[in-house]
Amino acid sequence: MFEKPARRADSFFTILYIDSGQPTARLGLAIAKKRVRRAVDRNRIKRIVRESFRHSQLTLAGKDIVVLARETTARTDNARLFLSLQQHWQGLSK
RNA sequence: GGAGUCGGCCAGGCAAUCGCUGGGAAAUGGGCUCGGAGUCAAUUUCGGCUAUUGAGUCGGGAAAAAUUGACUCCGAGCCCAUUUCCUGGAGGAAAGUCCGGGCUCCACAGGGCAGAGUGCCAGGUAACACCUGGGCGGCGUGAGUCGACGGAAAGUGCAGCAGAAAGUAUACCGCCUAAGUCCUUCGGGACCGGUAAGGGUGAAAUGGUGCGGUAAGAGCGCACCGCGUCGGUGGCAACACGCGACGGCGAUGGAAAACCCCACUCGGAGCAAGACCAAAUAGGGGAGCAAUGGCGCGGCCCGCGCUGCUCCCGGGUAGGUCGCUUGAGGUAUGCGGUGACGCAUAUCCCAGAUGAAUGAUUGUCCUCGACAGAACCCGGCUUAUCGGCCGACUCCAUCU
Repeated sequence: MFEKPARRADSFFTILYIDSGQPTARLGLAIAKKRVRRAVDRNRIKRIVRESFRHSQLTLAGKDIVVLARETTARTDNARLFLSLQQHWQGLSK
């Protein structure tokens, strides 16, 4: 998965993805403690990514996706993160 | 009313929609086990022959029975999956991982050394470095609060600068010139000395004040205060005392957060502890089979090299299950205790994840929401923290 993925990024997330051939989409999370210090923030980011993925998983079928957090992610509010993820999903499904 | 001290509590609310996860119930599907019924098959129960026996073999099979196996149906239990409904779902610090315990595994005859920790006294506790009450000392008008708070008379060492002198104490300025010696212009001077009252230095100079005393002085003497030793009284004790006697007090300076001494305590590792189930692959052990074997070299023999197949066993990896939340548990009430806390009765079940749940969005209200996320479980300490509420108490001001 980490060997030859396609990659896209903005200031909040880095996203790696490949076509797996599976019927459903699969999500991996890599929220590094180095990037996001507080456990509260790590939990929040994971919840938001999972929630957003859940809403869009039908359009993402057949892809394996890994989401990586960046240093700025912990300081950003939920609405902004949802918007960023939504844009990523749309870019992926084209 | 203002200022403050201590203790306790809360940690945005409500609604709708969409999710995650633990538990319970129901339905559907699947698997396993047990019981009942049915169908089918085999064997036996029949007869003959052989044979010492065990048994073998041949024949017959209409009906019935027994046993075993397979399948079908029904019922019950358990497990798994899906769906629906009900219900629970982060903290006061969940944090730092700094102490103390439970639990688990390992080690262990007893004693000592080393090492680590604790350090006024008594109590609480499973235990503690925690808590409660008390003592002593510092701070505060006070409510209160803070304290590494055993020993420097076992020993080794330490103390910059200043200062004469810093532990075997000492004599720079100053004060004195009585006794002794010498000189003298008879005023005194020098030597030998005496002294620690005054000055100055320092964080600290070895009791303080007063009187006597003296050449000047000095616990040199006395009184009071302080200090020490012994005793008395009160207190479980730490300790206290307007108590008694004795000691002139250079006894006994500081620092133990330099080493050290004394008393007491302490085995190690941690839930990735530990227990159980257990695939594939490789390897190990055993049994059976094949060993005139199979493959390669070769035309063939001899020879040389390589090598099995089946089953079982244990170790062990991935993975899974348990440990895993009912506990030194919470809440009431009563009793004992100044209190920490203990006892009794009643009642409640209050997160249990494992790529790791406990949430998202929208609306609305207000006082506009801080610090922050469980990971085996408890008791503490420490640190972070928007604000709000309640209770007890102190000081100041004012009114009656």
